[in-house]
Amino acid sequence: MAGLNEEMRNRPTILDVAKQAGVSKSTVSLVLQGSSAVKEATRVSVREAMADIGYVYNRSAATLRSASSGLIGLVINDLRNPFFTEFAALFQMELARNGFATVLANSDEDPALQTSMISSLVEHGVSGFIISPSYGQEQDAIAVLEASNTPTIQVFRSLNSDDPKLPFVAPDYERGGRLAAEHLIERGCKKVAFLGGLDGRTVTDERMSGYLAVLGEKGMKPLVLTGQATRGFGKVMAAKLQSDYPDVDGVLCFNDLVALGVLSTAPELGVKIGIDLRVVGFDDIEDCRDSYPPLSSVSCNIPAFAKSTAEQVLAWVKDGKPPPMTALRPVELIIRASSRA
Amino acid sequence: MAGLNEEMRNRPTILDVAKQAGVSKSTVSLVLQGSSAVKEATRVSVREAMADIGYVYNRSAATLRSASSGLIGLVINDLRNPFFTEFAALFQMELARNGFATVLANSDEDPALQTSMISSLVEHGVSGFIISPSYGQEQDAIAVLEASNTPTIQVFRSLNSDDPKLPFVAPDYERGGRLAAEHLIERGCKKVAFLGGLDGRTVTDERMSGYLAVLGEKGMKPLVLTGQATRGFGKVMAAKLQSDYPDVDGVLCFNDLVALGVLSTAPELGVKIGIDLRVVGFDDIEDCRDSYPPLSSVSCNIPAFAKSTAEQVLAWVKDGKPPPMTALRPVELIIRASSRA
DNA sequence: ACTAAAAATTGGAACGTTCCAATTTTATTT
DNA sequence: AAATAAAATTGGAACGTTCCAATTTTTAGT
Repeated sequence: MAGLNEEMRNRPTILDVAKQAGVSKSTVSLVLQGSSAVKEATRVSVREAMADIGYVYNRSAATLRSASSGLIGLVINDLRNPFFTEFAALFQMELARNGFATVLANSDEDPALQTSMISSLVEHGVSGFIISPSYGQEQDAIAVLEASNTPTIQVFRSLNSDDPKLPFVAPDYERGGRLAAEHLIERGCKKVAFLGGLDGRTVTDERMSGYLAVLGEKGMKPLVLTGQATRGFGKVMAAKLQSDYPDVDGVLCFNDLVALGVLSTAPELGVKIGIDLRVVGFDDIEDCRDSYPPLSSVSCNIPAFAKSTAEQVLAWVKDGKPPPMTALRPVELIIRASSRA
Repeated sequence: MAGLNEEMRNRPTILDVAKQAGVSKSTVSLVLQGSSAVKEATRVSVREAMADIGYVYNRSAATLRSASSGLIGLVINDLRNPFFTEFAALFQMELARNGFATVLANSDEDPALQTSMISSLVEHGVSGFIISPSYGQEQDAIAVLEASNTPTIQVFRSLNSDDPKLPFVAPDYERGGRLAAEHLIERGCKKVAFLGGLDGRTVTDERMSGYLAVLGEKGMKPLVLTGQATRGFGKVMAAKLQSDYPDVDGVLCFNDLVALGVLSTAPELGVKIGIDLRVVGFDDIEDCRDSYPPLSSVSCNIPAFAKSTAEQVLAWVKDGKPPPMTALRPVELIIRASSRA
């Protein structure tokens, strides 16, 4: 345990870089920040010195002295849902492209966990939050977020949609529901059901409201069967539809998982998807392309959504420009074999 | 970058807590670290003072002064693959349970991106790395990791399996391949193919080697069709198997995605899965339970794997105990309808 | 009651950066 | 060539914590 270890521990600092380059530490700091006040020649020699001695920037020191931490906290209610995963992965890459790192927290639909994770991220000095909240004990999470005074954007779901305290951005679910319902009716469906989504949740209400509006306009009677937003629920309900509601010939699902659950049970039940039963999902996750038959779905354009969210939070963190309090992103109906005929 | 951390401007520090509690800042610090040197009574009053004035721990300052950052970097080659997502989510939650936060980086199979992301995480002072590497430019990534002298564990894949410089832990893929191949043959398959996995990759070789060994022992001729580890590839190959290799009656897939691709095309091709064609996947992701028919798969027990990996990296980071250089975790064959008959 | 040992507490010196005001160097004008 | 303005560089003072050695308080032993 002698000198060897100590040597490894002692990472070079800007002071070492300064000595090596023959300038002051302040100049090195200026170079680090890309200041235009430093002459090109010095800039180059400082950069060389850094490379020579293997300098590594110490963000903790910078953060302490009051720069931004370069950390954005991403709090997701269910990371195992591919829809969120896709968003998380793309969001993270977009941030990385801008020199920010993403600290991930999966609250797993547990409000208590969510609050403690937010607190932990605040300790780490994250410069901003993106949060797709878990429902329950809203006030706790909001209290911590507000006390920390950290730029925070809610995505996909809102903790308090009536009077939002935090900016909220989501795909235009209602319009998505409209598009899907109109499409199913236009393809000749006589009885269209809405399947899945937990009762009373804002997301469910929104996705459903487009459906309800369209059915109202057409004078059709809606059939709503709420429940977990999972493949498992879809499987169960496919059987239930066949036995209890045999007249249903079109299904609009709360999300793709439910729809894929329905699809995967269809062969077993002898139901021909796209003919006996037209199915449309919601979210357009990648799996939609590879199911049998390929699943029609309302696309939220996750890549664009992730990119614009990243831009918004960075604009807020870096330039102090908060986004509008609420914003709806465009959605698009992708028609595939599960409802095309 | 205009470093405006206004949100931190008026936060109370341990000095404020000390004044409020009538002790010195050192005592407050001791309380923060849970030191046993501080009397219960003072501990309580300090904690009260913290709550009173709304103190928030500043980890940047602590990190600077040389405590651990409490940050673990998780670098994943393909976060959109549900297998890795499941691992990431569980790993993150296990760390959170131990007071550590997870910084996520999706290298998206791009070695250059991987190196730059690792560098960024080193800057942030992560206390440890878990990395499921992207292949290519191994030396770059390894150089950065070694220079940083940060505890690093490779999972699932190894950058240099012959002579590993970094500890490596993975499920026992070879045994998984064996189990699956033996099972298919035992169920009466006469011609078993291996499907998917990129050629020349260590993972592919390992998963395949169990299969090859078993076929060798039984005197059967192997059929290997490598390719992308995606649903799309599975779909394509299902058709190809039917047309070009009609005698194949058992398929061992590189991973579940490939297998699910095969399953989703089967109805279309008129192939009865589990009867005409027995299929086994690899990884046992959640979707296996919900496909039609449910997919047999080699389970790597991701929850246990995530937990033990978290424990190992924490033992290394906190107590300086590195894990063994290589370790194989047990696998288990889960038999479902896709191969049960 | 006195002392030695143990337990609890403390002030100051880091840690590596950024910020500020001040200084030096260079370019421009007269 | 001197005077001025502009550009480039600089040293020192933070930032909020932990660590260390030193000090004070408590406990235990006689």
